Amino acid sequence: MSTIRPTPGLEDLRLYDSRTRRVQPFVPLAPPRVGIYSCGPTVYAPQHLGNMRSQVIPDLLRRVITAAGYEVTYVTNITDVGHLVSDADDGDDKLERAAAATGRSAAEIAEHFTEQWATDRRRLGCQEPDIVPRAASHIPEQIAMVEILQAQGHTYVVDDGVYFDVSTFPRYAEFAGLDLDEMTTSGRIEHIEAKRHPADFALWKLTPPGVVRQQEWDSPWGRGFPGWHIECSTMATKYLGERFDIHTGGVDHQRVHHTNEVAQSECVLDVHPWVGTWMHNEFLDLGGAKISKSKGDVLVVDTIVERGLDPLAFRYFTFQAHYRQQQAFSWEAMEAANTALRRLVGHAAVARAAGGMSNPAAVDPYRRRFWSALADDLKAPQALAVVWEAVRDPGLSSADTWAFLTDADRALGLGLADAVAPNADERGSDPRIDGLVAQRQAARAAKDFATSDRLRDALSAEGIEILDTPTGTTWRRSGG
RNA sequence: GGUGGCGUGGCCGAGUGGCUUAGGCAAGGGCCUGCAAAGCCCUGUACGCGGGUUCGAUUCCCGCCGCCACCUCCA
Repeated sequence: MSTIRPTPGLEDLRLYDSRTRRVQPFVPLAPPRVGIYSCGPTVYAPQHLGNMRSQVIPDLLRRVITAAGYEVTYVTNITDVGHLVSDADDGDDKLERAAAATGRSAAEIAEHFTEQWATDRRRLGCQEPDIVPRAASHIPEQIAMVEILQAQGHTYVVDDGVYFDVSTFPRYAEFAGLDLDEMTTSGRIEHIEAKRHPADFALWKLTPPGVVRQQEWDSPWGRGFPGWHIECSTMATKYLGERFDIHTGGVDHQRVHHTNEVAQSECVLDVHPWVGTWMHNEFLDLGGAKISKSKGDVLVVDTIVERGLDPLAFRYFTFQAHYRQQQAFSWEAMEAANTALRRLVGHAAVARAAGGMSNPAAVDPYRRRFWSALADDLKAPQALAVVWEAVRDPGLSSADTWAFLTDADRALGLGLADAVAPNADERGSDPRIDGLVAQRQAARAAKDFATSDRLRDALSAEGIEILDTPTGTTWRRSGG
């Protein structure tokens, strides 16, 4: 299509598709438009750093596809109803349980954690989604989809609710390479007696007689709430159409949640590859940290801030490993990422301040290598390596470096394009500190080093770093 | 127990059958500095263990050890 104007290096974008299990050229269904649906948070608890990794990676994807010349519609849902504490269709709805435990309403809890999630996304440099649909706001649509499935003969009703009968969808096991026979013979305990097959899943859960839930709705089958999986099928279809280009999520969703989404959607819509490319990111390895979730000391973006680190350092940290590889979290590694990012921003600020015209002949090779790395299944680690190579290349002028970094930051989103020299603008300026720095300069000029060092130590104690350069002295706040 | 993945120099983490010592952080040395800080330059020949294939393996195959994920809540 002549309307597509890819950034050099991005002409040949290739992505790993979990469904076909191989890297393949990215071919949009209806260029220049590209639809991306990312499984969003279940808003009953704080989103920890592992959850946020699954936000940062699709954000990179979205930026790369945008840079490839496409018009992206990015949708990510909020699960505020229907997600049970067990994928075996047993147990409570997570929101209901959280409400019961805290005394707050399910709506309040959903609102609170949705806000936290949105705020943390921004702090991690993620662009705003185009649409953020909420499951509880799409009940009629979900009921309608279940009705179609029922009319098609894919369902059965038991006391507990309406279930999808996986035996009616021959391709069911294909998506994630499941072994359905093994599931029936496994030793796991079957919670829902009436389920005909362990893989059958709830489309609509009925509220038991005598029970009143905070979140429940009338339906053709009785009062209750939607199953977890149906929301994504419904909302993705509503906002992106019957087929769309990319669906993302954590690897844990592949076998159950996404398998079920595919089953429902392909039956109702009568399409086969419902989604062009499925992308599943591997987990952040938090060690034992995530286990302490119930204690409330789970690792979240605030934890990074409390440590005096830049939230964007977590973004940088994430880009140091490939998204399909587990990444080990440690504070040592986080601090290393923080330092690296701080220096990179420093380079950007210095390059920007120097001004001048860039030389395309010098910049283009780096640009091409940078974008080519990302075009190859989002190889962010290599892209970062190219960035450092460019930054340290004496053959690039400051203007060249600035031109390159601002371009690269379209994908990285690390704040390089906003980098400013220390105390060079109103944001970092502070008359009191400027005064102290000036006093120190005066003392130095008078060879009164005792005084100048005392002032430097005092500033250092409050986190102000003095920078003496050949052209004068500036300062900056170190850490957060 | 089953399935899949991983094990790279102090740490995180790329990559490849024999040119690339990826890159970042830390460490050591140097330049700069009144001394520092910041910045810059230089430095370490690593690829879990034991076999095998091969002219040659960190990269291919087998076994072992260890770790992780999923199968059971999790992005």
